[in-house]
Amino acid sequence: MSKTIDEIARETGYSRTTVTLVLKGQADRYRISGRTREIIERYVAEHGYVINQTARNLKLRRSHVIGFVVPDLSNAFFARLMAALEVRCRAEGLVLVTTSTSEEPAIEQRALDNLVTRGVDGLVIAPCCPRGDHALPLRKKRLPLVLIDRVFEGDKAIAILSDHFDSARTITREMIEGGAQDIAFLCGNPANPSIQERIRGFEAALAETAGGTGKGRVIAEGADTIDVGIKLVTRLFAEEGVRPQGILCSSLLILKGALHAIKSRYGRIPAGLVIGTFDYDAILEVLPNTVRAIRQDEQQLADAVFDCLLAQMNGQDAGPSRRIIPTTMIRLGEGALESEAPASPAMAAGPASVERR
Amino acid sequence: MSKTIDEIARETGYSRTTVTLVLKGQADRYRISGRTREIIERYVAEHGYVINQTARNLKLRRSHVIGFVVPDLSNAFFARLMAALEVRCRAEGLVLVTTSTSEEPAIEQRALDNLVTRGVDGLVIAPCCPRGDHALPLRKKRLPLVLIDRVFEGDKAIAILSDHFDSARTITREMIEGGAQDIAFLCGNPANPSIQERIRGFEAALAETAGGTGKGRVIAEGADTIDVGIKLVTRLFAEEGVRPQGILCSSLLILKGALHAIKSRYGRIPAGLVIGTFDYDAILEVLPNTVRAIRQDEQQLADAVFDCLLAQMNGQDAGPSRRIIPTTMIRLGEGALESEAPASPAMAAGPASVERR
DNA sequence: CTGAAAGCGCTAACAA
DNA sequence: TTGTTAGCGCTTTCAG
Repeated sequence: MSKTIDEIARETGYSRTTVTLVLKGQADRYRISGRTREIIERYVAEHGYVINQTARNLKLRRSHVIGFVVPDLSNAFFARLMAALEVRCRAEGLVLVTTSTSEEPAIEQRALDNLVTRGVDGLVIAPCCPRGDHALPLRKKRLPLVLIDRVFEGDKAIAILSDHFDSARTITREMIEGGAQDIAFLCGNPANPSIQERIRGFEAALAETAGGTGKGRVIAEGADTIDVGIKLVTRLFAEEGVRPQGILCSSLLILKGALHAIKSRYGRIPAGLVIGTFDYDAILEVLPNTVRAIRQDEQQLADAVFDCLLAQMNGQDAGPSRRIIPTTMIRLGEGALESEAPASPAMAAGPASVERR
Repeated sequence: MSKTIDEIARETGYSRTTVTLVLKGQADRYRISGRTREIIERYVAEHGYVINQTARNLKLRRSHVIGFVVPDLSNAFFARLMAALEVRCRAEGLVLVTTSTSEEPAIEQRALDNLVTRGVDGLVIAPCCPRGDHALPLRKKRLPLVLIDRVFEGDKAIAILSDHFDSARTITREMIEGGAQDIAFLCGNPANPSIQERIRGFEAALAETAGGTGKGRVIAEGADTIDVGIKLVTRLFAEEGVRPQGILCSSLLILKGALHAIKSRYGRIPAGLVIGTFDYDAILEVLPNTVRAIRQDEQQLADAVFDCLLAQMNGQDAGPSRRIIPTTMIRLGEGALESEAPASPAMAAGPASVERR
């Protein structure tokens, strides 16, 4: 157990102030005598001293802690976001405390309460539900707050978002141009407003296709998990009509589930299938297929979040209430896209009845 | 800004104790009069009260916080570990604070200092370097501590580890049985003691092969990143002699890099290549290859860590100083393994000079 | 150059 | 059934 300032003072015979001064390296500024200083330093070197931040925080009413609440840290997007935020925080002498809520409103609620009672200096939330009553204590405290990635209807707080609508529109368009005349958009977590934006973008792209050559359908349900991905493909197979030539997945997890299901059905992934997905992972490169992936710019998102937070903490203008960050399109299997689209559907028709145009 | 207990007491005309009692729901036990209670509750309902944990912690010398220090949270293994730990913590009324150190000893050091000065009640560390001097303050504080996943030579603290040696031996053996007579073990981060264990296991498996039919080489360097994976394959290609029939990768990142490099060399992943890797990701299933993956049991690891931590916090026996948790082998493309091994090397020889046995 | 004192918000005796 | 008191360890005036 290391000593407290009081103990050091008592045991060296100096006062609290003197000890504090040398401990803080301000001995010079206040011209503490070299001897005093040396005695204290020697004592500390021997017995050790670690500052008690709890006491300090209580006194200063500042914790130097930023709270970060995410729905799911095993989602690589949030993990990267966290990493980027942490770097910024560290540079500013702040500590980032992250909690993962498993997309559970109740847990989110408790996490927020917890952070607030611990006196965080700022809060960044990727919410899993609309903020209800628990917004009140935040408001009262005028706690710096920024929302990231998702914003539910009616929420007034400042939010930093990727351009979900436009990403979806662009990727859909590219898939169509690449020969996928019929695309199934497989969505987990349709309650998520960002997913809803993507669905709107998907539909916009279809509507814009000259002559309505692009066909599409949205299959959405449940959570954002591999199992749901499997289920969505099962539902797709159960549908009447032709198999789509492209699948667009709302996340990597959904994609993984979908590919799993497709492979166990066909024994392999049909080479002509055009694959689109939100979130990028390097392993996608091993697929022989044409792949388009939307990658969010976690670095820029984190920077924007942090700048905004810092501004609030310093009482400055925090900027507009919505800030949209562009995404990047990753293109794999480029060649496939440049050649003419295959005339036949990418997936052979299953046992279900088949129509051909 | 919500009220403090003192303010509530003053403004309702009751004392601190009375207010505290009703705030804690102990009104009944101490038989606070219904009227008193109602007045206070009404006041709180109107003005709000959130307990100041900082003050509480200072008084009680207990923070209900567990610190978790990891080298890299974007590594899914650590992310899952964190999630599992968090669940256990929450159930016990504890908060898990995680910091990611990017495998940097200096950052790890600071993170530890930070957590200690903030008065965490316990610490779990997946260290990126041997613990040096900074072990001292911990020791002095007798802070509950458990090491996870890695333990450097000479470290006396309690550690929970996966069975890295045995995993490596088993997976290597299976790869050999599956027809990969010549295996390259591509390793990132060879300074990591767990990786060293794996290398030992790999070599043990080779040595055990009847008649020394299994050949192998270890190519190791740098960090655990995709780029290093690419580099390792480049080094492999630069070597004289036959191409290996199997590659074993020390992590998913290395695998991703390796596959990327192989694909850009051959335009595809040779179907006969036997792939082994530590860490599992569902997307591996889409590979047509024979794949063996070692998956660590994050759940069990987290449970063991937490139990051990709790025991220490309660002053009980914390168990043995090393605890080994078994891993699971994931087998994909089983069929390929059952058929006879192809006679020719999986990868065609590159431009480099070629030997054949 | 050094010391004394007040107080951050809470808890936990102890009194009344 | 309610009130009083003494700190937890630190920072920050204000006085010597």
